[in-house]
Amino acid sequence: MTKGLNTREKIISKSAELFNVHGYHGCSLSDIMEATDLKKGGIYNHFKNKDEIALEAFDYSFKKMLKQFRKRLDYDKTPTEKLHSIIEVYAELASVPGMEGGCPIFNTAVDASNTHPLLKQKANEAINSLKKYIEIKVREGIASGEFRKDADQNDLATLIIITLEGAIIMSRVNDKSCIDLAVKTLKRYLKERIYKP
Amino acid sequence: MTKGLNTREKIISKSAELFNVHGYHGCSLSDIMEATDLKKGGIYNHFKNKDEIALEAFDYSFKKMLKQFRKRLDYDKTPTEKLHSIIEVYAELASVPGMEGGCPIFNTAVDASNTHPLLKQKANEAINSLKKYIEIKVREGIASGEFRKDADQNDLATLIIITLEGAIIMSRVNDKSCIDLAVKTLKRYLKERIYKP
DNA sequence: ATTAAAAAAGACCGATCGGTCTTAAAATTG
DNA sequence: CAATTTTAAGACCGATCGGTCTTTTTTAAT
Repeated sequence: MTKGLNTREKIISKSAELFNVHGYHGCSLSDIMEATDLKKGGIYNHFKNKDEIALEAFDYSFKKMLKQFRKRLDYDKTPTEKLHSIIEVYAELASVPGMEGGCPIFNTAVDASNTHPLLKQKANEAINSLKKYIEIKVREGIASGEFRKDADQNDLATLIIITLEGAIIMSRVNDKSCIDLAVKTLKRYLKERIYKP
Repeated sequence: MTKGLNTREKIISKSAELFNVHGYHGCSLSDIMEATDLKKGGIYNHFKNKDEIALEAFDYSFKKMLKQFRKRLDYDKTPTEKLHSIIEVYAELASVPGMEGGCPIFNTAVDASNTHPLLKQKANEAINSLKKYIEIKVREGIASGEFRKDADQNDLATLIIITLEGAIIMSRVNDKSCIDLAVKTLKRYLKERIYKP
């Protein structure tokens, strides 16, 4: 029982890495077998098919992503600090061990949105969760008096996500400086349009 | 000879659509055969393998993308109009017939950057071309006196690309309103930091 | 109309795909 | 320690993958 659980977790975490780098179609069961040091029997003892692995791997990756945010934001006291941390954690996402492919949500959005309705739905829900997570921090800032009353939560959350996601993907083929630019621009946006003058 | 050329073009354009929606690994030769109404023989008479098709399909998609920009910018007179057009054409990219998957550069960046070095290189070159294309328009605006002398060409070009690309990908799984937000934000950026006060 | 050349068909190939099933090893239970 | 159950191995399966090759059809040239 104990061994089985560990093995299951190993399959999910290793698969999550593989899927995030190579995509669902670009990663075969042989790849998963090699990464986990298991043969077919060891894998299909825990999962009924590749789809099930992919779905659970996505959940794992997204939880891991949220964990990165929480871990960092725990040290922050003010809403201003928290927003800065969100931007910085996002910018360093692809440097987190096991997240080498960048953001699993957007990778999935590109890789599976037209072939895998369940994964597409999961990606959609993940984006909405992430948006809500950011929006709450904005609301806290408004409530505390640090942010302007008219600061638009939805706009800011969306803008943080699309700007950094665009930069992360661009950095996959181009140089990494675009991520720094995204961070710089978003922080200026906060200063000019969110924080109280 | 005439027929052969048409067939070749058909293979490239249909494959380009397929690759842009399903990715390199998510699209098989059977898919290409079905889309082109050809059998193996008809396809391999023109290409030596799937890779060659993918490479030429990427070039085709990128040229088509550039054509969209040129077509629209031909009607513009001032650098200000041209920058607005760049943003708007970008925002409507995924509505262009045959470009349903969104931007072929970023799709390729996600799909093939870790499996297909030649495609990765092509994606990199395409981004740099696109960046240069935008930077030139900024320089023209500075030269004409419409834009501030200190307007940073590289920053603006990069920002336009990452913001809209992020929005396009997010719109694949989430709702489309993020594209409008990207457009609105970029136009405000132009007004506040590029145009002369 | 005949011939030569180009294009497309489609049978065929080995490799690999995701997935099943029987068997052996390992861990848990009493 | 013995019995049972869980876990993993690995042989096996049909389907499909990308790719080759011979044959037929279509087109162009004379």
